[in-house]
Parts: sequence; C-alpha cells; structure tokens
Amino acid sequence: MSKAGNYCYEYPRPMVTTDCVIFGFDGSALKVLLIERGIEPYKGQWALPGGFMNMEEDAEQCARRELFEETGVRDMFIEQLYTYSDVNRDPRGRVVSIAYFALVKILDYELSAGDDAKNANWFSMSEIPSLAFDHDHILRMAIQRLKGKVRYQPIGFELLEEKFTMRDLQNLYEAILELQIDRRNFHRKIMKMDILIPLDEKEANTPHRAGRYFQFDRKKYQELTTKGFNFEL
Amino acid sequence: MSKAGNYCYEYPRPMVTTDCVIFGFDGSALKVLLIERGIEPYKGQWALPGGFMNMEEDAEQCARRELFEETGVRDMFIEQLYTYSDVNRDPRGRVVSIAYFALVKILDYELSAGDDAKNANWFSMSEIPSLAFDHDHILRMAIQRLKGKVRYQPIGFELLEEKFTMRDLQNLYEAILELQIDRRNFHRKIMKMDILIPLDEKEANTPHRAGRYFQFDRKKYQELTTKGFNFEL
DNA sequence: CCAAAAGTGTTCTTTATACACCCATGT
DNA sequence: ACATGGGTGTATAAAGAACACTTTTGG
Repeated sequence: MSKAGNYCYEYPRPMVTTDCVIFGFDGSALKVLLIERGIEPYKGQWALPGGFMNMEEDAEQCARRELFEETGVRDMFIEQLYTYSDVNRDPRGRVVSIAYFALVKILDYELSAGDDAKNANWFSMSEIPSLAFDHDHILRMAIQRLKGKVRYQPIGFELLEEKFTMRDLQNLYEAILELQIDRRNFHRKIMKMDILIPLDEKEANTPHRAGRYFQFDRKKYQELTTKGFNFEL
Repeated sequence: MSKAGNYCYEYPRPMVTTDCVIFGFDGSALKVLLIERGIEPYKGQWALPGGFMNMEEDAEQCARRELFEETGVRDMFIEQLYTYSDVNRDPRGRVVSIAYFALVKILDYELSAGDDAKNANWFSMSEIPSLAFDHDHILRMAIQRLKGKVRYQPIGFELLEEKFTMRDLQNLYEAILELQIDRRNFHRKIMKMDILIPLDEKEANTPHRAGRYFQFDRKKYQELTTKGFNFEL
C-alpha cells in the first residue's frame, strides 16, 4: 500500500514544503531571486528557493531557514503568501507548499552570496524564464500581492538601503506599480506622511543637483499607526 | 520511532487539515458558524468547522466538502485565509491547517440545517465563546480580512439574499466595518458605481415608506472590472 | 553659462462630507 | 395628519492632478 520507511501513520499524509519569492530592487528594476535546480524533477530548470518543513519548526521558520541557506540573509521582511495544494503539483507525490514572499536589500545579498554551490540569479520581471512546478503561478500571485500591498503598507523601504533619495523611492514605486508618478506630487505626498527622517547627507558625484538622503522612521510609523494613520499611496 | 500504520514514509510528515470561518448576516448582525466538538481534544468546546484533507482533493475542495457536510450549502464564496503551522497548535500531533473564510446567505443555511447530529450555531461577533485549538486566532484574522476586503471588492453581496434594499446593504457594511455611514452619501456612492440592478419590487409591510429592491449585477461588475473599474467604499 | 534634476508653490478638478428638503407609506 | 424612513439635491471642505518656477550641481 505504501513504500517502506520509518515514519508510519494510520492515514496518508502529504509532504509539506515552503517556497519563497524573494524580491530585490537594484535601483531601477524589480528583481526576483531564482535558483537552478540541481536534481530531478525539473533538473536544470529555474525555480523558487524552498524545501521541506521539519517537524520542530513552523512554516515561517522553515522559510527563513531556507532563505538563510540560499542568501545568507537573516531578519528580512517575510510574509505568508498562499498555500498551494493541487493534487498533481509535484511529480514526487502529494506535496503541499506554503509559499512566502520576502523583501531583501539586494546589496546585503550580493555580499554574502557565492558560498553556495547552487546556481542562483536575480531576474528582472521582464526576463523571467519558465519555472519548475507551479512556481510561475506562485510568482504571478506574489507580484500581484506586492503591487497591492505596497500601496497601503510601507513595505517598499524593505527593498531599499537604509539611506535613500526621494528619487530612489519613486523609482521603486514606479518599478513595482508599473506606472509613472509625478515627481513633485510624490515628494509632497510622502513628506506629508511624516515617516521619513531627512538626513544632512546628499548624493555624491551626480552630474546635476544632488538629492537629499532620507531614512524610514519605523518608530514614528508605529506611533502614527496606533493613532489610526494609514499609509496610502 | 513512530506508531504503527499502513502509510510509511522516509521522513516524518504533518497532518493537514482545513478549517473554515463561515460568515453570515441576519439583517442586523454579522455572525459566525461554530460547531461544538463531540470528541476529544477540546470535547464540548466550540470550534471552527473543518477536517482532514484527503489525498485525492486539494485544500479548497476539502474546505468545500467540509462546508457542505456542515451546512448543506454548495457553491458559496470561499477564499483561502492563511495557513497555521505552529508546532504545538494541536495536542494530537503536528497538524498544519489551511484556513478558509466563507460567506453564505444565512437563510440558505438555515433551511438545510438540522440534518446533522453535531451541535452547530450562529454566533454574533460580540458573543463568541473561547474556541478550541488556535481557532480564536484564526477567527480574529478572518474578521480582519473581511473588514479589509469588503472595502475594495464587492463580496458583501455574498452575504445578502438575491434581492435586498439599500438599507440592507448599508446595515451589512455598518455591521462589518463597525462604523456609522451617512445613508444619503452611501446611496449615492453605491448607485454611482452602476453595479446594482434596481427592481420594480419594493419592501412590503413596512411601517413607513418601502425601500426599493436591488440585485447585484455580477456581469456588469465583471465588465467594469476589465475596463479598470475598482470597487471601493 | 548650460543642462539636468532637485525642491517648492499654485491652480484647477475631483471627491468626500455634512446636512436640508421632499416623498411615500402604515397607523 | 403624523411619524418614520426612503430618495434626491446642494454647499462646503479636503484631496488629487497638472504644471510653473526656482535652486543646486557638474561640466
């Protein structure tokens, strides 16, 4: 009735994995981290990083563990996306996958990568190859979620370095939302929210007027949130 | 290492269940359907309806099956909420639960209930007892999701009968969002969206001027959506 | 001085809010 | 006729979109 193994149950159980859609931003384009599969099934194809859940960890811990193993980054923004449970989504058998999406500061990653044997790469949205399993579907849903969420929660800052210019922030929003925003109205709208700390520092070596650096004020945002403030772009 | 059973695997696997938060609206208050557990663990306590996933169904099919068994209703609105995977969320062992939330027309349910031996009941938001497992937590998240979603997607109609008055609709929104809405502005805003079909029929036996009945125009809404229209209250 | 982009201000349009008034219906 | 709530209108305030002007910086 079933293959041999050490773990026996009265009723059949699916395998449970987590998969992670990791977004990064390189200053002009939104990117996703994919890994090339080294083993069957789908050997040689690109896929979302992920793996099997252990019995002593919950799904988020599993996703964070996998993320750390892949990118060397800890403590990034991570949020559960959706759980995929199609009967035939994995040729190895019945696999339920709890998908997460993560936002990383892309430079943090590039520093600590390379130590892994696996082939990992950042892909722009426009050049994403066909993916293993139902990962195309997961990725599409993740992009949609990111697009929606970025408008009413200040998660964009998770993709930028600590210091950024107003132009960086606008480029980020334009890349995610795929639309043009009026520079001046954007500036005013963001500043009116009062969640950015203006620094005295400015850009260097620009062929034009240098932009001021800002920092996201998490504490202030928390305060305002409890008072009923809603981020909205 | 593990108890006996017919299904043996090389690595341990969690059990997978679905749980469902079923919302209804009785004309004045938002309600949730709970069932009283007949067996251990948490025997005698109230809980969300749910059950173990079979190997030949995906999670949504499982949720719909459980829902049908509990309420006798098919084809209601259902949407995945979140997946709960805390290591100790179930005393029976490692159980991952994929939670859904459903919206039903409460009269449909009341007609076809009673055939089930289990004790099921609708509870108003204000009188919800302490629930089994982590179901309190799940319910809180479901309410939050409903509150958020109802503002930018016309899912409220799933809770009303086919025909409803503007007052019914407003009562629904006031109950879900827990705020007062100006009757006249609400009326104008909804009508401007052009997604309601006004019927010639009116309320009967009212001690005052009768309200006109409306119907939600799904087709029109789909059309408008493809043209970029966004429901928003 | 020029080009390019930052930073600030002003106008116009649209949307939201508050509230006044008339209408229909059962008692 | 009157109490109650439906249906429509209008004035005011707030928010959003479009765009003009000034400032800073490197070449």
